[in-house]
Amino acid sequence: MTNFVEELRWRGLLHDIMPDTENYLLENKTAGYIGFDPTADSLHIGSLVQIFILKHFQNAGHNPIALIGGATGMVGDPSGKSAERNLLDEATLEKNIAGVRENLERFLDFDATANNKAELVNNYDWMKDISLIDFVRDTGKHITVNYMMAKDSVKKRLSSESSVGMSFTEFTYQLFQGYDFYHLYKEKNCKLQMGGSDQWGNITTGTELIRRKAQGKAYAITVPLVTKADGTKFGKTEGGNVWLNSDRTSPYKYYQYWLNSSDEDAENFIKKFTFLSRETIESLISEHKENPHLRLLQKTLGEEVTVLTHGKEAFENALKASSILFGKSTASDLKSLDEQTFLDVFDGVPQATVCKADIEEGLDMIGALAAKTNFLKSNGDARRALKENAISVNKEKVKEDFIISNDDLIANKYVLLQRGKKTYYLLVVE
RNA sequence: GGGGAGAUACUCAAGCGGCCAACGAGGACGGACUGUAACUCCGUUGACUACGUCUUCGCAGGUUCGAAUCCUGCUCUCCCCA
Repeated sequence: MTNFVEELRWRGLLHDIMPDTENYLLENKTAGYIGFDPTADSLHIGSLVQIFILKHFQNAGHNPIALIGGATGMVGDPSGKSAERNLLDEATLEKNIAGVRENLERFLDFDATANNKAELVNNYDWMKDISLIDFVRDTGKHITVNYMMAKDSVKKRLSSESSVGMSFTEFTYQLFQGYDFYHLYKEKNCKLQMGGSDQWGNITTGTELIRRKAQGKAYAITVPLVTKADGTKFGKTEGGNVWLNSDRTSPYKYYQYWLNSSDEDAENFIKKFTFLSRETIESLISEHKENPHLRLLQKTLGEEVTVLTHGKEAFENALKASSILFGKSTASDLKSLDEQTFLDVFDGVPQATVCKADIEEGLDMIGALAAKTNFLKSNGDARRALKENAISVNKEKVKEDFIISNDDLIANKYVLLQRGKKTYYLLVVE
């Protein structure tokens, strides 16, 4: 049993901890759980800390349990929310649970032969059979409304600052979560619940329930909210959330998100989102400080997290894609790509179709940029861009008199147009 | 109800009869620099069959050789007094 709490501490992953937790975990192998909300069919990187905590827990020799809130997802957690939550219907929920399960399986070892294997549970499985009468008599009886009202998540919503009231459904939420903890305590000897710092109130309702109902002792650990130094929200880009599922956020974009971290954030993130040892990280940091322009931290961070999330192959493709988009690649590099990789790299790039005959006759640049494709908003705009030396065909700068011909086709059907460094357009020849 | 000010490009904001496709600032985009960053510097920012032509300054008319600019009506916004 290695020191799990110390591991979290130096990585900056410890926010709150119940007294005696550290000693208990050092001396006893136990099970601990974290809940995941199935609010979408994939988790995003906001949940990554929680996943890492579970993995650290497993690495320390304990049994991690990932709980999917199939039942609680139907109720809605009021923590950190200023308005009543939308409830999900059963079909959506089922789809979401499957997606979340897939995310978790990439990180945690659910292998049945390991003696501290990870386990996945869905609280719907035990919640669905409890009748209202049972719940009110056996669980509600142990917790006073006074106790529940004292929680921050509840107080905030009851205060005059909140413009919306809180429904009984949401008020009950903490009891549901508390019951989960009690259930796992009873059934799986689970003595620890972990979660984001906003979960402290819900977690302690659980330990309270265990104390009153089972005369037991249970522990709690919360992790801090991950923030960025510039104050913008972690895990958000212009395009929305950064998801763990490759259908929603391609491995390439995922890698790019981490790679673009600021120096300060990278130092923070590499502790939180990789399993590299303390020595390795410290030497990386000092190396980075000597040669910041090499961005060693960001590159290592990007590699580690992307490999963990999407696998080695996906990372290598993302790296290849990155060097093509940002490195000094040439037309022949582009032409060496197979069609699938090429399409992955330029996924989401605006496309337009031109007919084969146009290319065979030779397509002039005005036609390729505006007249036939509407990439730029007018022919004049196209002329300006050409005059500014801003246009490239297949990564090579071209002048106004350039004619696109058969020789410029990639995979026999694509031409890559580029305005400036970052704006790409894909010409599909049919 | 009475009086006054105003409406200009993505935004703010000049222009008040020809030199206006319209000063300037911000934004956006591009170029150089750079770490796929920040800063800085430079350029572009109505359209077209392009050293010329066409359409734009709230809307609709009018005066004039010529209107963003003057006149009339309309729509909207703001301010002051009741």
